[in-house]
Amino acid sequence: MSTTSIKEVAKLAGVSLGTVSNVLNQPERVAEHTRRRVLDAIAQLGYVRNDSARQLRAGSSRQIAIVVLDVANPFFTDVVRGAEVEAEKHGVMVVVCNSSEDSDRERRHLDLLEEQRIRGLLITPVDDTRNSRLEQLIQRGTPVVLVDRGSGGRDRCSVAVDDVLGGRLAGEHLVATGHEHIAFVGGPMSIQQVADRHRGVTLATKGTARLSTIATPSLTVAAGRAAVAELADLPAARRPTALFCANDLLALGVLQEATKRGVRVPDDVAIVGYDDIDFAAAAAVPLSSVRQPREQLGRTAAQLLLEETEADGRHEHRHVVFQPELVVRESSTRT
Amino acid sequence: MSTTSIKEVAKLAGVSLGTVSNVLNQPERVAEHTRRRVLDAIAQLGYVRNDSARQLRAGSSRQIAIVVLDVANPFFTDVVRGAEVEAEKHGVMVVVCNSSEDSDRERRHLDLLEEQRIRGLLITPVDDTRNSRLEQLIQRGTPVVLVDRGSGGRDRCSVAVDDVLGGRLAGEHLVATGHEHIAFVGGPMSIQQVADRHRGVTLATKGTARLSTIATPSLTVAAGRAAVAELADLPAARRPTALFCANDLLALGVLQEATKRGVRVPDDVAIVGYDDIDFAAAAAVPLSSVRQPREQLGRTAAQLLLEETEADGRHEHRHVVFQPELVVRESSTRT
DNA sequence: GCGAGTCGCTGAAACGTTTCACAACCCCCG
DNA sequence: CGGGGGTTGTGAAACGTTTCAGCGACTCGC
Repeated sequence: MSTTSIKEVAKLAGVSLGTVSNVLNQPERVAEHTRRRVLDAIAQLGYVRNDSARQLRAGSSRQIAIVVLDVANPFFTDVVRGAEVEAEKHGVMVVVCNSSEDSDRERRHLDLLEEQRIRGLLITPVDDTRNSRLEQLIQRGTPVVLVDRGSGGRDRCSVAVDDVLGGRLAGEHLVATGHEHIAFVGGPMSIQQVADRHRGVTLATKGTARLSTIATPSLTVAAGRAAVAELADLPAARRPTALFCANDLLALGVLQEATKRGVRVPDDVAIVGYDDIDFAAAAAVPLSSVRQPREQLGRTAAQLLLEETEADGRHEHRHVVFQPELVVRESSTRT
Repeated sequence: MSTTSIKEVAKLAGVSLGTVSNVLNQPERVAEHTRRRVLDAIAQLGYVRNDSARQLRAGSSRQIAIVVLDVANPFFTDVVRGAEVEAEKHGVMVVVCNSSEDSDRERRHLDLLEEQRIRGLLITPVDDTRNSRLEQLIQRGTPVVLVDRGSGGRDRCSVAVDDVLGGRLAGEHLVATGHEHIAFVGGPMSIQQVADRHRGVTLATKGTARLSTIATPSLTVAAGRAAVAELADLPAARRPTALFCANDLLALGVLQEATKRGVRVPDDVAIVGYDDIDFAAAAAVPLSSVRQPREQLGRTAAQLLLEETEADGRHEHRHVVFQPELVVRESSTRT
């Protein structure tokens, strides 16, 4: 067992505890030859600093956490990567937690993270309304940045993409290409992004096209496939001619299942997704999608968070909103 | 700041430190009414246990780590999910670290994790040969399970898929469908899986087809696209008629770029990938691929690890090898 | 040659838990 | 009524670090 402590290093090097600590933390404060002796002792004993003890003394850890809705969603992995890039610059580690869109799991993660005195938190909350656990965390002093979620008030930063605009872009595009019955595929509505995208497409279709909604229990490929089954049950006349999916995984699932059932895309039904993940362009029918600056979202979020943790004095909470961009590909191009 | 400690809880509840600790850790040992008083005090003060102190005392943390080559690769996210499922059963948290196929980053992660006295480690090492940092970690007593990497000796467990067999399956399939010049696309060869898959296809083609190699610097979509550029420079006569890619991301990149350049798949060139990630089936041309039991890989790895950490006495290191399975789709079907 | 300043190092306190030996009390039995 | 045994609760030690006041020795300027 790696049970070597600073004390044994000190003994071997023939110096005091404090000196070893100084070698580790403020090397310039200790004389060259002493420092060398200590470093030799450290190497010889295979000493590894105990971070628990260090944290205990310091009061907070050197890690930040990011809690995402789904690790398997390329959108979030890109966000995570962005956050990592920024964190690395500041010498802090990122721990990735997966809520799986389950608020119980989310709460458990928050409990654990708070016990660890995590330095700060990036989170896309499962449920925005009355997330009292998160409020508690903030109130007790943990800096939090909301990711991909605009509002949230004065006591925290946030980064987001204008999802209402994204929904509108998709909707306007579909209306412009002549669709008169559009369906929004997505859910649950308790996820703010889903609600916003829905609101966007609602605005775009108001007075120009009929809009129906196919609710899904989650934003996954499997949920997309299931949604098509629901659609297929409708009489042909009541079927929408275009589908706007709340994210790309859903859209890819829809596309797969539709193709399997012999429904032609975009001729029988047009599809627009959301996120523009790398796989969207490589799909069986290249997918139109609303693009978000994924990595930048993560980078900016981490930046805001680290800025807050490093500002001893007053920190001005900010809300950064990025603009989405519609990428039209074959899946929504009328032939 | 959340500076409430057990001491203040004790004072408010009118009991001693030890009693509060007992309420937290062995509630059955303290009388009903005392317990209630303590719990009330905890709630009233918003007390949150300080994990650093707890760990310091205990000597090791309640987290296990998984270090993967690429968080953005769906293969690994599935492995991670498997590990999480298993970890959750045992009440331990999984922290996900991303080496990005960079051994420096990997080493830094290992340094940090060892400082945190992580309870155990799941890792797919960047570089198998002489990974002395990892050896050191094991030798000092951190339980390690190698993921997707078969060998590794007697002092650790491992889970893996037989990559040589996987490569052979792909090779035999391409030979059987009449290809006489096959190229292996992948790299770097220092990654054991890549070398093994290459060895497998070498075995399968020995004496029956010509095999060339297109080396890539990494296993990403971008690297796949770049590989096609290299191919296109060859005179037509020297171009392979089939490509076996070391993973699906690579294959999807190859497919995208080939399509863009007007190369027809599978007519002009057949493609077989590896991993069978969800997106493989949804690609522009559905991708043939060698399937691995991804989630089970993660679950089993975590199982072995937790078994080792919980076995106070002797633990028998085991090496679990799964069999891969070839899934033939359109990308390698001669018409 | 003396005070002031600097440099390098020491030793103890403090961080918040868990653990453990032991004390106080009660109950029941002989 | 004495003592064994169980149940509750106590208080101090220990985990490994960082920090900080302070101490000795040396240098410099006057």
